[in-house]
Amino acid sequence: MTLSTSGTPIEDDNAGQRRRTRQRRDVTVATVAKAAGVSRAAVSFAYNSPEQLSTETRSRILRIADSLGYAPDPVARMLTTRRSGAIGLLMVEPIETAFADQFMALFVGGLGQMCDRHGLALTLLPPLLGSSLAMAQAAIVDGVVTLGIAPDLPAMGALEQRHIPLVLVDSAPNDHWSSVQVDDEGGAVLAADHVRELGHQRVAILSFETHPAIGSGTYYVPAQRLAGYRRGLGAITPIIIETHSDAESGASATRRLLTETHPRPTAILAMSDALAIGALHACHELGIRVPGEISIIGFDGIPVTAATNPPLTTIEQPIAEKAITAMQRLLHELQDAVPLRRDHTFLTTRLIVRQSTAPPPPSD
Amino acid sequence: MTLSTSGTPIEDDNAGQRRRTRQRRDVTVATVAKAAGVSRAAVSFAYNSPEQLSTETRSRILRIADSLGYAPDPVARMLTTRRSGAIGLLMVEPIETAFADQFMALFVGGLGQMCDRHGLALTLLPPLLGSSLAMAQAAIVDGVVTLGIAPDLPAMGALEQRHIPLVLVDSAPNDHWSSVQVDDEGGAVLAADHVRELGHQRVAILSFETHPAIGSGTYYVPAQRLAGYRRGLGAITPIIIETHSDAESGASATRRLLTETHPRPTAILAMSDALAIGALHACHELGIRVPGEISIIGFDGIPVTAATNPPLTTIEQPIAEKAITAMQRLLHELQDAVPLRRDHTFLTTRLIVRQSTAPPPPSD
DNA sequence: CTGAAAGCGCTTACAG
DNA sequence: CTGAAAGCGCTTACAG
Repeated sequence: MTLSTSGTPIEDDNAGQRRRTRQRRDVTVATVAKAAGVSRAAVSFAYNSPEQLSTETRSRILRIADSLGYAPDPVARMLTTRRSGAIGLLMVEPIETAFADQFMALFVGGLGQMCDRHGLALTLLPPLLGSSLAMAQAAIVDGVVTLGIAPDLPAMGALEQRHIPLVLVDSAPNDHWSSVQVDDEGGAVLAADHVRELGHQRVAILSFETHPAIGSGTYYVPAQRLAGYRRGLGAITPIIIETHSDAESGASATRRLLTETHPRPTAILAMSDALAIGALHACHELGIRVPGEISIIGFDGIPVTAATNPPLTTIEQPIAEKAITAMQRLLHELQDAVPLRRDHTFLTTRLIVRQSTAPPPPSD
Repeated sequence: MTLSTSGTPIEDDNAGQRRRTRQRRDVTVATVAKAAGVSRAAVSFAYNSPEQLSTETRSRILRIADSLGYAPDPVARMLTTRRSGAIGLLMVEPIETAFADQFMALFVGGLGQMCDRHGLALTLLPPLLGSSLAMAQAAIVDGVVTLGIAPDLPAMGALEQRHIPLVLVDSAPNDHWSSVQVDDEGGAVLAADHVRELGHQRVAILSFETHPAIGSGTYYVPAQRLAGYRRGLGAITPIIIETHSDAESGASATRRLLTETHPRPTAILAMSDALAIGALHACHELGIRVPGEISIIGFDGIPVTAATNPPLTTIEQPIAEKAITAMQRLLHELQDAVPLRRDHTFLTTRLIVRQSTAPPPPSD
């Protein structure tokens, strides 16, 4: 069929070996049925309908199956049962960048706790070659938890068409799906109040991007937090600087902020702890003391904030609890075809005061 | 069939609604074929064999399919193509505990980078209700990367029987599968050398458990590190204390160590950064100065170690690179049915000296 | 319990 | 391009 790169025609006599398409299973129900001297149905019953078989026959079949190394093909099984045994996490970002923030590890940890308990696998569903729709169409999962997704994303329609139950986390609640979220606005108010009450007048907000590519996800959470910051700051007009969500980007945004703004802000409200840690790095580099010269407050309450230098004041949200609540909801919808009504859970946030915030320097 | 809990027999007239089994797809190849006035084969060709169709026919079919919200059922498709579009990560621990260490987030980030690039989903494969074998039999994946698995785990045999390509990370290399690992022993030698050269005489090792439940995973990596520590320490006999792998367990093990050992060790070799951070917490609590009274050195080089108080001296290993190398190997084996030979990649570690290590206090 | 069969929704030769 | 068909490996009524 094809020429070798050397130009010499080659007998392609081991083509079958090279490709692994059309690879058939060596041991199937038929193999086991024959070995056990029973019908194929009986083999299936041994796994799925124990009550149809005598205990002895069943255990004999299972024993023979085991000795042959047989287990039902999960794909074939799923074609009839319509169950894959996996839950999907639909995410807006690529896996790599998403896991750069410890938030993600904690969230996945929460989902995983429920998956472990119910014997489910967890499949990460990042955009497939940039397309969430493609991933939503190709994903082999029984249910999906979404994180920070715009409900009008085409992927959501695809999932709905496939009748895959869905629970939204960190999206604007709507009538279509159950959701779990946190009081992001209220948390941001707490952060801004804290800084204002300490006496700061010049405040900067380290913000996620609020003008993302169309259809690439919701920016509901950032918008909520921004609104909360503004409300809490009252008469103070903040400087807003936008950045990617990783600590490194947070650091370089902070560097810009601190070198180009005169007079310098005396407090930074960071939209995530990852950004706050980046800001901390930038201050260390520039020799600016925290909280002596500038106060920094984060958002999320990831564990590392307790161990940074100085320990970070932040707004804590129940990350794992969000995941667990969403999974409970999802498992529930997985059992009842048509849930009676949509359920919207709203969890609270709280301020944790540590050592990265203080009154502004006396000169101010 | 069943009685309600109240004891009243109930007409189960909406049972069909309650169960979601036997749910059929509403739009299939047949629907699209009819709508487009072509054969079912033509619809399939539009997706899989464009060269069989004229450009116009193909785009007409795809357009109609889109307007019907059709996409090929991934499960049915997989039954013939034998491809799922997902890579599995077989892990020994439950998801929750595994992701408590930032190591895991970085490793998954590396796998995810490759998955994103190749349009693959990533499925986490923790033990299914405690059984890795059950998970190995049920997983719907094209290939598997294992992390810290004993090669004689029954799950490995199941994967092999299913002809699922496999690459081992952090296992003892063997002839059966390709592997990627790091010079754990050499890294541990570096750590022990460092501490010995600073003049420490009383050294403790904060170790992972070395007697795990049978078949629950390999303890190859811990064994390698322990051997390295011993070699580097030379004539010094260490105190060894075993603990679970999370920071919290590391902290309580350290608390025990510091209160029950007299005289106290002046240096701690922690088998992971997570454990080292736990040890740091314990020292802070007990009012023991680091590195003034006790030196601590970690292992892994996760980013947070640069931001702790004090910044942690540690042995850095290329975590993401390990994942990426394993994925490259796996993708390669996914193309060639029988790889010509097994490939064993061996990556190096290096010492990063920061501020958590110093000479022992003068009294010693 | 058996045995023959239909069905899950695709893909893929095959003859035309 | 079509159309009829086989096949992927199961599960699940069905009559006996």
